[in-house]
Amino acid sequence: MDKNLDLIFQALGDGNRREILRMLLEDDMAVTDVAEPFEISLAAISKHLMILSRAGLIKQERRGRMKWCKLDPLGMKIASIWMEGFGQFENVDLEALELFIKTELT
Amino acid sequence: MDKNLDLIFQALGDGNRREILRMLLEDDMAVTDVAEPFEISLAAISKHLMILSRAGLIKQERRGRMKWCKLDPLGMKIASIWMEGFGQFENVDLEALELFIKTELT
DNA sequence: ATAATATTCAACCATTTGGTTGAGCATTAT
DNA sequence: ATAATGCTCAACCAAATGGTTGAATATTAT
Repeated sequence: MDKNLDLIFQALGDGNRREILRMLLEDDMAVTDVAEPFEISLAAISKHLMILSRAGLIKQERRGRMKWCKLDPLGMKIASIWMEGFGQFENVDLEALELFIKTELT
Repeated sequence: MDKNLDLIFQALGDGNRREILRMLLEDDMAVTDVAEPFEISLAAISKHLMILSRAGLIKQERRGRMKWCKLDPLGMKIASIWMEGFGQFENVDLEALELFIKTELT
């Protein structure tokens, strides 16, 4: 479980990988499409996706010759559970949080 | 701000550093005391503390010949704010959270 | 059958990381 | 004044990281 946290936080510690996650938030994508906005090689992106995958931050599913990438909430959840122990809420903007919940619960 | 996230997540991506944070959750400590339960050198611990400090996860204050280390909530907060965008709340117990906020806002 | 597309593999490279040791500085105790 | 304590610095090392390129594999299109 501790090794998981290593993999998760290390994976999150790279701007390109965080950007990939942000992109996948909008939609599932094939590897080539993930790579498109970046200036680094496709092989490099492929490696980043492997790292995200092993951290439990994304899932990859091969369909035909494409490999679809989608967010996997598990990794982020494990990380945030660990972080909860550090007073995540004690200094949070409670008004903003309340507003969020009201709008979110409709 | 994005560089901050690099520093924070990279800092969290090491088990020894997370253990240091866990220790500081219980009490502020001097560098030597932080190092005591670990098997690595004092210099190594000193480096880890520097990394945590630059990530905004701890603060260090020199008093006499000791340097006191305490948690700094800022780094963790920045990280959790970034993570909020990834559905951190979508599986959370919203009722419990709402109750928490009501009681907390008095 | 051949060519194009989608992705990974393998070998390589420079830089960073996490560790070591020994010396160096302040500060406090004797 | 001298010694001990608390911590950092500097130089070094092995391993990991993030990138490259070129070849390999598998699938789909012509």
